Amino acid sequence: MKEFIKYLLQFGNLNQQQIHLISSKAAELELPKDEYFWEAGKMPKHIGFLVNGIIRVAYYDNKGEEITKYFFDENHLIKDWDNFEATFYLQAVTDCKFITFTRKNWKELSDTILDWDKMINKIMNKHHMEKLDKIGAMISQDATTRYLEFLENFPNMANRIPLSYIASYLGITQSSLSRIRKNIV
Amino acid sequence: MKEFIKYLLQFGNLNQQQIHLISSKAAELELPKDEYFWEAGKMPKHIGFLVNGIIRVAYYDNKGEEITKYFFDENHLIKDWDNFEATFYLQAVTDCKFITFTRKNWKELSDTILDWDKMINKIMNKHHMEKLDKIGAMISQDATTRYLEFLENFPNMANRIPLSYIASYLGITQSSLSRIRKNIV
DNA sequence: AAAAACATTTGCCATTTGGCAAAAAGCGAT
DNA sequence: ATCGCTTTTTGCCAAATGGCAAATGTTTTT
Repeated sequence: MKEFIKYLLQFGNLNQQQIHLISSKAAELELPKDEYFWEAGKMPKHIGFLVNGIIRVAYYDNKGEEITKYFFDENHLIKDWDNFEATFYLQAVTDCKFITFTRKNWKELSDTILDWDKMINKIMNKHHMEKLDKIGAMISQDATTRYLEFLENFPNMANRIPLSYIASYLGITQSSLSRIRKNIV
Repeated sequence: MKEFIKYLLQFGNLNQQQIHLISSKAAELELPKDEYFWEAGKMPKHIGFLVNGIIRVAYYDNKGEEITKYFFDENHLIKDWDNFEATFYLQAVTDCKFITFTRKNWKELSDTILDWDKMINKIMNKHHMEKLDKIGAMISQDATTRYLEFLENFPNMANRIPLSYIASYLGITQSSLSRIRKNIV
């Protein structure tokens, strides 16, 4: 819980009472490897702060191929934009630990804490920018460069994520990534 | 100006007085082809609503290559997230017409109109989602598919944008795009 | 320990895309 | 119509990546 508060304080101020309120609304969740935090087609039940582990965002394209869009790692707020059904799913790549909030509790925080929405918006915008930067930079680069950038963008994650997911994120085949790795070392 | 109001009303309600206030703060700007709306390294001077024409977002990568990241077309709000220097530039691909607001005037709207920030946030989020969808889908697809998707995502723009910009957006060479076009027809 | 299931690497060859330069086409000014 | 300039198309060949299947390595189950 401490981590989450510390994280929030980067984006605005909170007094002791507010911190207490936030803590009282939170719950802990342990999500074992391969299980889903959100599922496509269902309304995300809770909002979560990832304390530990790696989550991947993925979906099936029109050819039925599973595509990994993105990875989240430690200390990351996972929240949808509006109250929409998810069009993709969030799956634990490793065992994960979350701080979660029900929609109802989240709403109460938003109604009670004056700058809550503003803080959350700041966070979401920051995330969006980062995502766009990472993904946008991949286009117009060859596979090797993309992989090297992946290593920079997601430090300490390469050895915790199966090759197949990384390949899918990079938009290349598993064999290609395997060869690229061989050439880099 | 009407277009902008109509656009805003999609994202919230405004009374007659508010509409009048917004209009009073706005200015018109005609930007000829090839000129810049924002320049990299400079603080964007104004916020703009693109009424007519096409704008491209571009930057130079570390090899000095010019990369086109995105295109904006008619009826699109162009606003930065925070008060940061732009890290890229916005250039008119065709002659453009804008409704613009100085930062000062924009701030006044934000301070005066109760739901202004909320509306603008909705708009920005929507744009961001669209951008992510379009760009994200490109990875993991071959050049031909990317071009076909470009045609869907940016209808009526293909013939108004030079091939070189489109190729750069798709992350392929001009010659490749030229060949792809030949094969499609 | 062996078997089964799964993940990664490798070989072989086909296809796609890039690099470079020249040719062709388009366009504006004269 | 012609010249000069820019954009787009082509040809040729090299390099990168994909597709498929077999081999190898790893992990889990029995």
